[in-house]
Order: sequence, then structure tokens, then C-alpha cells
Amino acid sequence: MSRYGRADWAGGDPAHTMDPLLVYPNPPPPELAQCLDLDGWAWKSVADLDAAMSEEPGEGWSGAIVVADTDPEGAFALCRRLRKVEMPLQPLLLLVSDGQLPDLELRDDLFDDFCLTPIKPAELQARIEHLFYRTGRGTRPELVEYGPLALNLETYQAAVDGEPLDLTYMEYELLKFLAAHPGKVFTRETLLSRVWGYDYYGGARTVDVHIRRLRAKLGEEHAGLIHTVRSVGYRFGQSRWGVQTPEPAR
Amino acid sequence: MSRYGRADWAGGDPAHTMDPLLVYPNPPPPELAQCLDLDGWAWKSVADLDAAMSEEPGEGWSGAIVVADTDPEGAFALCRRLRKVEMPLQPLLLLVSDGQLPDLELRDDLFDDFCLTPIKPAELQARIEHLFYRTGRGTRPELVEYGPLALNLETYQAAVDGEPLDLTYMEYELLKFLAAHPGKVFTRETLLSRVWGYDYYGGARTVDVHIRRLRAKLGEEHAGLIHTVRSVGYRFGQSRWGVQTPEPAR
DNA sequence: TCTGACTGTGAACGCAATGTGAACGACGGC
DNA sequence: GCCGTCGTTCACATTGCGTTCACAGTCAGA
Repeated sequence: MSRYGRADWAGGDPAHTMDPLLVYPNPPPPELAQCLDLDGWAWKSVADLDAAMSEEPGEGWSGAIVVADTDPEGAFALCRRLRKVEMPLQPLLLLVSDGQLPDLELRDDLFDDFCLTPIKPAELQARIEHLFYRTGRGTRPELVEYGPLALNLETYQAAVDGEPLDLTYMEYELLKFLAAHPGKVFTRETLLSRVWGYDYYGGARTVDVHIRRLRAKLGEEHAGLIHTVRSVGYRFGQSRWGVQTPEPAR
Repeated sequence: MSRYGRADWAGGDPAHTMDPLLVYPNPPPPELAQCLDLDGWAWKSVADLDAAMSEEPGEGWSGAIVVADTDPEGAFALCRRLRKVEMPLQPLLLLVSDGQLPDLELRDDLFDDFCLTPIKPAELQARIEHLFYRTGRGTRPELVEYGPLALNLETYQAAVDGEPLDLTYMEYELLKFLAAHPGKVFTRETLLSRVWGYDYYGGARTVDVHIRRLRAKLGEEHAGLIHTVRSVGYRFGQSRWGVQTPEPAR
């Protein structure tokens, strides 16, 4: 079964009274468990995603520590599932070995920070602490903006030029993803896997149709925010060149 | 005076062109300088806040790496000044030794990430990369550059002299391939197999036509970037036997 | 200078990628 | 159970663009 860490460390430090951290795998490496206990973190290890879901505390996990050097496959898969959902689990700290560094998907929101193994307790402590500080006070964007477009991630509302947009769930998700990566081109396959889900199996035309509806709702004036890159996919907004070149007139 | 890192790493990798990273102190530890150079980061070390201000590039520093283990006082003071201003410098990576961990002000916005010394190049590289991704200064765009030409691989856009080029898919792929191997001559057959696909079966004139369109879109001024090697094929940029300096705009 | 091979160039053709409207089916609220 | 919403899929229209061809221009060698 799951193992529980102590939430009520009675040291001089103010006890961390909060919902537990999710820890993977189950059982975690002894050094990690000991380290977390010594620092007084509440934690609970889980064996897989199902356990993570079913054993989630009432207020939700307050964060996650995923050990990737023993079971990389499972670890990364778990990260993906934890992060690519409606309410991504945050903060997420990944423990990896030196050798795994080249494999890290640094440009994907899979984790917030990583720490090399073998663990140095002081470093781990510092990283967790700093991570909570960072994520606790609004580092996470609850607003995605691009030009006239604004997405409120908390209220699920969208607006252009201050005019509210009435988007469906998928439309919102698609637009959110695109607007969060302005300038970057995504293939239909990428969009399907990133927006619809990694295991989604469906036709690529689905993307087209949703793009079309987005453009329609954005209005004629702003439909151009979504560019078609023929033979490749779609791009939101202008590219980020180093120089601020204005919109090419064409 | 200040030391400059190389922004134009001449290896096989596409050059990363962006504003330099601020590095403290001056000179930085050799391992750090070497590590940054190897990864192709542009950087510039400064001795103090004044130097950081006066030598700030036009677009501003793109980030900062502050080494704190040799001169903690100066380093932390610099961090404070860089961050506690109207426009905080971001992202900021701190290099500290194990022993300094307890002294870190983790709950203050002094830095975005830290890395323990002695440096592990792979870790440092990963942290910088991830940091840039997180802080949304954009991932360092993957660029292919040659002289006035720049190809942005993630946005599928091209530009000469900062002017955006409107290329079709095949034109872009062809130019990308050529520009990635400047100075090398490719036969039409090679180009067909490498750009169009290994199993492609088509006429060699196809290449000619695409080369022509590329030259046209590059403009009269830069059409000469693509050379015809009679009876052989095409070459992009200066011959390898020529001088090493890139083609002067002529 | 003549000749043949190689390359540049404009136009036309045809296909594949995308846009678009409509219909279907799943799902949830009333 | 009915109805409206929404995601998906299909069929068809449309457009972009890759390819080919014919011919003109250019170069190298004799």
C-alpha cells in the first residue's frame, strides 16, 4: 500500500501543514524518504497514475516528486499524465541521473525543476523550498495574452479586444495551447497529441474544423491570428525573431 | 575589460543568435566560460553593476548567470540590484557551492534557478535551456544562419536582412538543407534524395526550378548566395576553399 | 566561331492539402 | 425521454504549389 511520510515534524521549524506531496515510485528510494521526512514534508508515494488519482487528498496534491532514474518510462509517462490535464499538478520536481539529462524534454511543460541523483539533501531541500515559493506566488501564468487576445485560465474565459468570446471546451483548449506558444508551428499530429491527448486516435481533419471555428469566432478581423503553414500545420501569431520586425505586409 | 563569448559557434550546430547573457564575475571561471562557449551561448562578463548597466546590449540582457561561490557578497548584491528594479532581469541562474545552500534566500525573488558547483556541463546546459523555456523569453529559437540569411526552424520562417521571406514548403526545405551545409556542392540527385526523399523519383529539372524560385525570392542582392557549379550541381555560400570569413555583402 | 551540353525561365497542368458546410452520434440537462 | 450542445467525420469545393515541358540563354571545348 502507499506509504505515508510524517506531516507533523516537531522540529524548530514551523511545521509544514499542508496536503501531502505525491511521490513516485512506491516505495520511493530510502534516501528520498528520509530526506523528505527530515525536512518535515508530508508525502505519500504512489505506484502509478491510478493510485495518484484514487488516493488524491481532498484538497489535491500540493506538489509532486517523481524519481525517474529507476523507471524512466513510468516516470515520464506519469509526468505527462499529471501535467497534461485540465488542472496540471504543480509544482513537479523530477529526480534524474546524470545520464538522463540528454533525454529530458526541456521544452515541454513536464516538470518545474529537476535535481540530480544521488540526492544531496541540502540541495533537494532548497529546490523544494524554492519551488514552492516560486509556484506559490503567481509565477504560473493564470492569464495568457497575445495582442488583442486574452485567455483567463482560471475562469475559462476568452476575449478579443475586450469582447468576450464564447468558446467551447475544445476550442478553448486549442486556442490556449496555440496562444501559449506564439509563433511556433505545430503539426496536426502534434496538436492532436498535445491538446486532445497523447493516446488520442482521430483524424487530422478534426484539427482543421476546430481551427476554422476558432477563426470564425475570432472574427474576420482577428482570424489572421492563426496562420496556416501549408504542408506543415498551424501557427498562432507572429514568429519571435530576435528583432521586432513588424508584420510583413502581404 | 569585458570578455565576450562566441555567439557564432562555428560547429555543425545552428548558431544561436540572441542578445548575450550577463555573466558575473569578470572574468568568469574558465569552466563556465568554456561550457557556455561549447553550448553556443552568447555571453559577456561584467565586473559589477555599473558595467552591467553601461554595457547592456540594445535589446537588454537575455538573462544572467551569477557565480556566487567566489565572491558571495558581490554576487548577492548584484542579484538584488538586478532583480529589485522596475524591470527585473530574467532569467537569473545562480551558481553556488554546497556550503552556501543554507544561506540562500529561497523565499526571495533573487534568482530563478541555481546550480551547484563544481559545474556539470550537461546540468548547466539543461538548466539554462529549461530556464529559458519556463520564463517564456521563449525557447532559444533553433536557427540556421548564414550571412544575411536566417531560418527559424520552429516557426518555418525565413528572412534576409531582417526582411521576412515568404517561402513555400519545398523552397524552405531546400534552402534549409543548403544553408545547413554552406560551401558544399550538391548534385541534383543528392538534393532530390536528401530534400525530397530517398525514394523520390522525379526529374532533375525540378531542382533547377526550385533553385530559380529561391534566387528570385532572395532578391537580386542575395541571389548570389546560391552558386551554380556547372556540370555538378549547386552550392550555397562561399566555397570551402575560400577564405573562412562569411561572404561579404557585395 | 561553331557546336553541343548544360542551365535559366516562363507557362501550364494536375494533384494534394486545406477550407467549408452538413450530418451524425454522444452526452448531459431539464 | 426529449432536446440542445458539442465533437467528430464525411463529402465536396477551392486553392496552393510542385512538377513538367518547351524554349531561350550560357558556357566550355575544339
